[in-house]
Amino acid sequence: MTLTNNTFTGEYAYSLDSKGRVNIPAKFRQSLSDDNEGTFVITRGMDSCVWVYPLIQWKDIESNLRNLSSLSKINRTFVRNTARYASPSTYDKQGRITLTPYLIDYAGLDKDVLIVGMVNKIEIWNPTRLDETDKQNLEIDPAAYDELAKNIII
Amino acid sequence: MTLTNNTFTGEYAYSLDSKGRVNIPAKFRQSLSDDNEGTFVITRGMDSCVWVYPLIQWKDIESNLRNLSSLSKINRTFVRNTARYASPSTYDKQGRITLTPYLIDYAGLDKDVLIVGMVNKIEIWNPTRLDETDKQNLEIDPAAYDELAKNIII
DNA sequence: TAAGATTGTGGGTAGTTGTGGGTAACTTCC
DNA sequence: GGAAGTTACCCACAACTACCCACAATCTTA
Repeated sequence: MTLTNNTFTGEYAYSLDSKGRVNIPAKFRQSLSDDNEGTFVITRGMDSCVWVYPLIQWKDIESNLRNLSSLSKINRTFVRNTARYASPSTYDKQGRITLTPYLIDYAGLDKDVLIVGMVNKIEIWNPTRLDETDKQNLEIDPAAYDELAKNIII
Repeated sequence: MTLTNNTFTGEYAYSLDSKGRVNIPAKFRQSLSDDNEGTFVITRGMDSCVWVYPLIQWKDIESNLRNLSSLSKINRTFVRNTARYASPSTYDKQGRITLTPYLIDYAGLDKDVLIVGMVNKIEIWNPTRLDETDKQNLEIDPAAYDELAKNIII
């Protein structure tokens, strides 16, 4: 059973092979709508991880970027940093995508990786780094966190 | 007789089998509206238990998460912590859902489990842990109860 | 109260999924 | 143009999962 199309939840311990391939969990692939043509866009995450978007979701982001005026310096920087590391990757018959050497290095990926569903995208983590990030996030502003939690009834 | 749709009350002693399956009480299943497609979303509870949401209830949460921009660190953390442990589970012909190894471990579940109706969701407990939690909660701040009393008429 | 239906629990099996490696096509660089 | 390295596609296999059937205990109904 999958949730809504192009929606990802759950955490999976998978492995990155010597050719730089990672499996996309079957549940995630089943959730992909056909217009994605089995393709994801992989890019640099804002934390120390790889972000994986369904193709059509990425196209959406692209069109938003297009609307940012390059007159503003912050816009130029933002667009550049977002577009720069993005590349499409179609999964093979076994359901694996191939990561770029840059992204593997950036996220510090080794053999064991953690794949995390983030609703509209997927994150690929080195498990150790995710642990560290979790610990740092404990120091996050609790008031702001509570504010979020207040508006989303769980 | 069931109450309103997608509403759960009562406590049941059931068992978790060697394949990680637990039965959802028939009364709870009967209360599920058809648009849930016989599916629950299981996730990590805030106490030491498993939370089980009807699919449509979860979709609501999910659409809120979708609207949080990942530019903000606090949003990323919130989405990750919420989505990470959640996975859909459709019950089989016998009315059982399958729990993930992570959740079984997190809630410390063994063969005997307690299933508790929590109105809009269901909790699955190790009976011993629920006892312990209850005892701790006896020491709850009476002022907090007074605060609650302002918001709910019982 | 007795027959029938429903419910909770256990286990078998066929199909799916994750992972490793092989090979041919393609690209790059001397 | 040819060698070396890289990429894309294919096959194989072990582990796991979803689905099915069976049965005993409980509840319902006449």
